Amino acid sequence: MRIETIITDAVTRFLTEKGIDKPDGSLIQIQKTRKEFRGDLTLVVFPLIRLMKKSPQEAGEELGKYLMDLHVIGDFNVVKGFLNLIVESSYWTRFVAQYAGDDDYGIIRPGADRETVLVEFSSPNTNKPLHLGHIRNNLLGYSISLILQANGKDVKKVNLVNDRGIHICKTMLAWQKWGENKTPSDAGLKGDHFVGDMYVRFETAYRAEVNKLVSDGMSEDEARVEAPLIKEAREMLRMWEADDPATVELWKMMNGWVYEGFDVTYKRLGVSFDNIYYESETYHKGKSIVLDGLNKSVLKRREDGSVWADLRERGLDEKLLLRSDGTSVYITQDLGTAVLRQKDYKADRMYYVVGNEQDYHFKVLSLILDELGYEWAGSLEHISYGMVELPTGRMKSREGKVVDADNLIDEMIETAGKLSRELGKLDGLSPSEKEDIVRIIGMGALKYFILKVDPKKNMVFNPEESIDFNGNTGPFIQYTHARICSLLKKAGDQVIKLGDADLSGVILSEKETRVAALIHEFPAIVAEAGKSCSPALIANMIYDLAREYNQFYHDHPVLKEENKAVRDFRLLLSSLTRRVIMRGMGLLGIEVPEKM
RNA sequence: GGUUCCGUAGCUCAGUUGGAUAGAGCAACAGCCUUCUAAGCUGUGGGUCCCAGGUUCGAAUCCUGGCGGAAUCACCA
Repeated sequence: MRIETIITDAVTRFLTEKGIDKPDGSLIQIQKTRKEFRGDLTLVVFPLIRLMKKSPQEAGEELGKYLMDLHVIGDFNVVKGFLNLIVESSYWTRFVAQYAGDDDYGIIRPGADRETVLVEFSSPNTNKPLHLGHIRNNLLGYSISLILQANGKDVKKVNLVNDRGIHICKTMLAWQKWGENKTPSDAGLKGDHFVGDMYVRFETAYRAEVNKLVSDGMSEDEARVEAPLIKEAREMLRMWEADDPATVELWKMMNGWVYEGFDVTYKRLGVSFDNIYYESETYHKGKSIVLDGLNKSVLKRREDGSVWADLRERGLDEKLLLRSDGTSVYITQDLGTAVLRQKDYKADRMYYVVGNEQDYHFKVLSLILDELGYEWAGSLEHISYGMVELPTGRMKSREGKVVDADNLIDEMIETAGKLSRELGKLDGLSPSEKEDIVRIIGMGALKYFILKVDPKKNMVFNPEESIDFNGNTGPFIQYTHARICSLLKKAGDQVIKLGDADLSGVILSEKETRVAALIHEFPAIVAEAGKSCSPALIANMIYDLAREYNQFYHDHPVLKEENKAVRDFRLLLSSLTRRVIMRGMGLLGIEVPEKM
């Protein structure tokens, strides 16, 4: 049984024996003892003094004496209203021995009664390559999927590709005009970059047209609508929606190029999906749902033909669902996608990993689904994450102020390689081993940097300074892992068989206790990370563990320890630390090398 | 203007239902490799937790009001 439970039970028992018949669980607060005091766990006695009718000091002493009867509590002290408890070494040694060889430590395998949950993430537009903002989205979505899985859920990862609309037509038109019939391989570019360049070509030319019209005396708003290029693009969208064969053919070809490019980036990022939905296939469904709502009089059609949902009674505004010309808007297809998915998976919960700029959109989405009578409307959950900003401010695609995903990945790996060579860390390894390790380190640095931040918060990314390989970073944790691997390998035959170790009599040092206590928390952290959909909780805990372990490693000999029981314990502790680091980093989608 | 989110060290970030003297890393400075990987470890300096009230035995955390920032409120996505 976990020690927190043992203590809570004992305190409850104590109170009951005292005739206090209502020991509310929330009054029993156990936390880690702060560093400056002696002890492992601390019981806060303030909430109990009213029940016990004693001073904090007296109440603490009395409880401390009572808890001493538990075989797991070795000593205690009371400071003001805090009862600090010293846990017996035997509790920790038993705990470490029990889990040192357990691959499933900290995770829950899905059972028969498992919930099915759906996680949507990535959701790219097919008119430009992925950038830093997409990286945060992909890493968060993938990690959250893994974390939910570790909490026993049956997780389906889905992508929703925004593959249609005016922005796609812009790239098609630009290619027709200036693409010279070239393919990405002709141009020597990844498909998504090639198409992205077409988009930029369009926007540049369009901008020039608008400027010209404005200087000729037209208003800015009018010019945006009247520019010949945008008219052509709109005509192309109309052709596309009318299933014009040539237009559809062009659309298929160019989207194909983009997908090839995306696949490469996804693979490098290490993310994958169980299913991919395409907006071009779901927006029809969205339209029919809206028309259905119209028939049921849940929605209203205005005189100009546009269709609206009226959410004013529910604290929001009116929302457009179909344009006056009958074409669909963004939320229309999201309605369709949601309904299709629910039909496909009958998920207990549908998570959407989407930036916080769309908070309002998702409020509206689930309200409309509710209005339309879908009883699962409440199971939608928007995992809203903050923007990634540059030191100069927000990233702006139109101003070219973006950090390209592929470039960034290249740079990370390059830096990792350079550093490895300088430190001579990989001397003597084969080229393919080197390449593998360098990739793992570079990606580890990038992923950890992004995932260690609370998803809800905006974060600042400084291309020059942000990515580091020392301190609170992925490589620091990976290094700790590699060190332990090396240690365990050296231990070789010395490694005791599980269960053979006689650890009785081993007294833990302060550092050893801290390492063990952190590992002890891991399952609770995984659970909390699942509840709050926050990989950052795991990242920070694993960092703490690596830091504490490095201190332990610095201060204590392991293989050179002469006392066999102590040496065995330290090996087991190291082995378990390695396992938790690997598992924890695994939940972030980060690999850990055995050497570095 | 309405709504939502945010404000912690020079910088990037932790701080789990309210708990002790608010913590890490980076940057700066000073140390530690003939000993299990120095991508490590140790030390020093650095704070009006945006401000003001309130609730409480106790507030960075909860409430109210300011100030500052971001997002959103499109027949864009």
